[in-house]
Amino acid sequence: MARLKAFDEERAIDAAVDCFWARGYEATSVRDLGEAMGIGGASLYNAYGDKRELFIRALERYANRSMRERIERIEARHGPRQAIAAFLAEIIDRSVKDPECKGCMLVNSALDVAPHDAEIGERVGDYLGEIRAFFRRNLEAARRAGQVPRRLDATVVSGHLLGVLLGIRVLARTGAKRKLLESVARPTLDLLETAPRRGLQ
Amino acid sequence: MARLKAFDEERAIDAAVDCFWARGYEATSVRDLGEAMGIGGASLYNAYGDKRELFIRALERYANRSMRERIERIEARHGPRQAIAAFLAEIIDRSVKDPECKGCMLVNSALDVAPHDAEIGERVGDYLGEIRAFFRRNLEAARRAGQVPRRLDATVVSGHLLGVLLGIRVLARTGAKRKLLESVARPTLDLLETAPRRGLQ
DNA sequence: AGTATTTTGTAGCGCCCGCTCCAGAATCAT
DNA sequence: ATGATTCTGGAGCGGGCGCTACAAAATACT
Repeated sequence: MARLKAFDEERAIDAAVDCFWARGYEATSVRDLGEAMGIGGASLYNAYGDKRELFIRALERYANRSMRERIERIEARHGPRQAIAAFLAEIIDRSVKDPECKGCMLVNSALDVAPHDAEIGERVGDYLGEIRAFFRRNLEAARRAGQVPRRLDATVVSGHLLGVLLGIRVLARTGAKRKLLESVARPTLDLLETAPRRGLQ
Repeated sequence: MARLKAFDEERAIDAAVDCFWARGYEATSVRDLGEAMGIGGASLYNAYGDKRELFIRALERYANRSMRERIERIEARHGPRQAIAAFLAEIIDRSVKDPECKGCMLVNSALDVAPHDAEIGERVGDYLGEIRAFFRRNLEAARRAGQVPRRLDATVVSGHLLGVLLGIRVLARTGAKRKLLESVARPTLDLLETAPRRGLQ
């Protein structure tokens, strides 16, 4: 009954994610988006409303494809303690291998967009909360399984893990070397050793 | 031999710091800056060159007044182990008490400006390096003084402390509560306990 | 084929951006 | 006072911004 869209909406959203991820919200123009998504301005506004709504869609897409996918995949393949270690290891690995040093779109948004937009700020906060919940439930499971010290407080340590993750992401965006990123994570991972055996370092 | 400037350059720079700190580089317009600094556009360009140069001056000013001042003050008043704890405690305290949730200008810049401007990126990296150097030299001093476990590696742990600090700053900008920020720091501070006595939590 | 409906490219709206030009005001030395 | 020099406010430059109006193109129904 009407003309069909000439582009794949999901593919286009992925292109928008790449733009916003690399350059941030303000620095990405609607014309940049149109070019990367392979569509004209009119189609963009027709399909997504406006730039801000497109950004929200892109953020959601990023959360699904990058964060939630990773959480599900890792939880399916690893036990609770290993899941936490694998999560940090994968973040470091991807950070080091990204020549653009884009970091994490959620972290970038948290500093760039969220403070000036309450709704987006809330969404970003929720996404970060999901990451912390991942840490927390795996910490608790690991504790029950005796994989981590019994006196370890999952509330405290899940917050700590979230902070460490964000720190890694910030340093990654500054182009830090693998060695530094691993230094950030190392003492935290040691903390999860069942016994304070050989201890800290 | 000529007309005198009608404004205090340092006061004006402080106003510029406030603007860039709260809103970031892109989102701060030259007109915003002029208004906050109490000068017109022409004077701004006459005194500081252009917006980017003003930003670099503001960043330097922030580093001197906020970061270096804190490091010097804390190192003058505390022993090495306490200096590290005091540093983190002060960051958390200031973060919680800032109603604008501005976070740290260096961290904000690291994600916002640095990736797209090599020179500013290098400067930000240098500033972060100074913070890590603060952690490192106090860790080493604390180790010599027997205030921290002997097997603790200052290179690794200084990187870890930097990451934890950045994580706290990111969360602070998202408006996190004190309890969460303290959760991020707590396990790291426990790590510095001389003995793994009552241990982790 | 004809019609209704939606998408598409283009052209351009008003606005704010970083920045500059310029005439006048303010300060010095003479 | 006069002149040299610098600072200041305002007007405005070219340009890119987010966004929209509009007519042509493309589809699905009758």
